[in-house]
Amino acid sequence: MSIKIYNSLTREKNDFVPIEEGKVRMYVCGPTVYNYIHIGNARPAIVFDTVRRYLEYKGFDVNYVLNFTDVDDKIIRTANESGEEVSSIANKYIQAYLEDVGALGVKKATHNPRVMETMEDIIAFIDDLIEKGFAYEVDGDVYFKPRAFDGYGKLSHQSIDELRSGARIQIGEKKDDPLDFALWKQAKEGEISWSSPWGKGRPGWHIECSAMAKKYLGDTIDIHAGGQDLTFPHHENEIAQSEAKNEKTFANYWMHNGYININNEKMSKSLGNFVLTRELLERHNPKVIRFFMLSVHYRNPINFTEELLENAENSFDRIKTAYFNLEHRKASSLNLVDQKDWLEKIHRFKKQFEAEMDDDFNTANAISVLFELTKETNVYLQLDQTSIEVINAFQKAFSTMLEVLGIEMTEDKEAKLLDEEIEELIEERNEARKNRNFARADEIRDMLKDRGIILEDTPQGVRWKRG
RNA sequence: GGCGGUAUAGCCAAGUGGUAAGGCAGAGGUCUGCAAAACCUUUACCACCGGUUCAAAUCCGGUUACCGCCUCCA
Repeated sequence: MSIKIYNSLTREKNDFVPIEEGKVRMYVCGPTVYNYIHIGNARPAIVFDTVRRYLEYKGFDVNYVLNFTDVDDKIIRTANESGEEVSSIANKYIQAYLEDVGALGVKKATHNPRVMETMEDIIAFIDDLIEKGFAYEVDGDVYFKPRAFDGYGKLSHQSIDELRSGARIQIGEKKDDPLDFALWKQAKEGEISWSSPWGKGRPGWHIECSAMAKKYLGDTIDIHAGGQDLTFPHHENEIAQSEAKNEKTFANYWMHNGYININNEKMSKSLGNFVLTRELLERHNPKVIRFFMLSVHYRNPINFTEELLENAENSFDRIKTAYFNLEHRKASSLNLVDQKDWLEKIHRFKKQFEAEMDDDFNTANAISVLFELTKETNVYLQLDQTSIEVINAFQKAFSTMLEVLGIEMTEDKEAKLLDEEIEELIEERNEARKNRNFARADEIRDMLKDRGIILEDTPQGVRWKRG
């Protein structure tokens, strides 16, 4: 069964066929590092990390490139305001990004190229575009001419003339055509700059991705991904630059994730209606945040509210409880034969999970398989006798699926151990119950509850968890 | 103006032709010393109007509402 990917370029789901068998070249547009990321920025990080994890699960060797835009107007402005170097601002927020996203279970990229480190390639790239007649220099600026590139607009599905009406020329720009966009910007007085054939300056926004993708992944890549708002102009321009220069298809599959909305409006830095990922991480379990993000198909919008996050937490707890109830049952399980039906059932859930993920990474449906697994787990745990083999198979199924989703099923922090005093109290309560001294038993249970330990009596003995 | 998205139960959310997955919340029941966990049962005129079809949430046409891109933005 092959993977189907919804391709923004063709506007349909296409079978995924990699350029090189068994390998995937994937490029994801990363953040401009001038601020902490908000949860809208965290979505593509989580979504495409999940895509990557699934591809790896299917046996692909994924070369995952995520860039950092570390030179840009906003970073320069931030640096000027705080009196710090551009590079130290960038370093600070790159570090913060990696921390935030790492907390959310996002794996490290294969490469994290930065504009500053790719300057030579960028300059050579621009030079070649001028050479080939797609770009021109005016007073130290270099502009790309979309009109010179046949096929401009194919990603955003706009004709070049329709786009023209929206284009603008800003003060100080010397474009021939409003549609032209900057490849190289001449440095202003005192501004960070690099030497180039066109004088001191710095790259425009779009060229870096073309240059980095080529450097780390080659002329044609398999998957290029990013937020929906990058479709135009950013990705459209990347295609124009790369295909003009390389004369090859730039990316075979374009993936775009939907936004996170607040009160039904796009969350964005410019609207100011954002929730910082860091702040959210202080208030909520990162696993729950990730679970919440993946409970909606990646191309659909997510409306964010605290209430929905709490809802997600309750949902996730159901899965977690089942998983840890399996753990508790291990001690009383036997080596039973004749449990084939259960093992097969578990296997079918795994297949179903794969089928859902194969279908354009439908994590919402994949999660529903997880709930069916939860249900069957609970049904199984009600049996008088359980098999250790089946218990293990259930747990393995959970952890396999959750790993694809980037959610590790370990107990949080202090988890496993109880201090002696609590052990003694539980023991005392067991005695009390045996002697039908329920008043004392309930007293102990309430006392432990106050200390965050929840006791549950089962036919296999007392089960505790932290609440 | 151009291009696109969304509209499914109290809430969230899948579902692209065969009569509505899943979760949360609620109600009733079972189990339990009591709880908890769990299990069982229970809740949908799929925005509206037309059309195509034996059959439509799903296809076609139209309407309404909200949102997005076209300008920095994930």
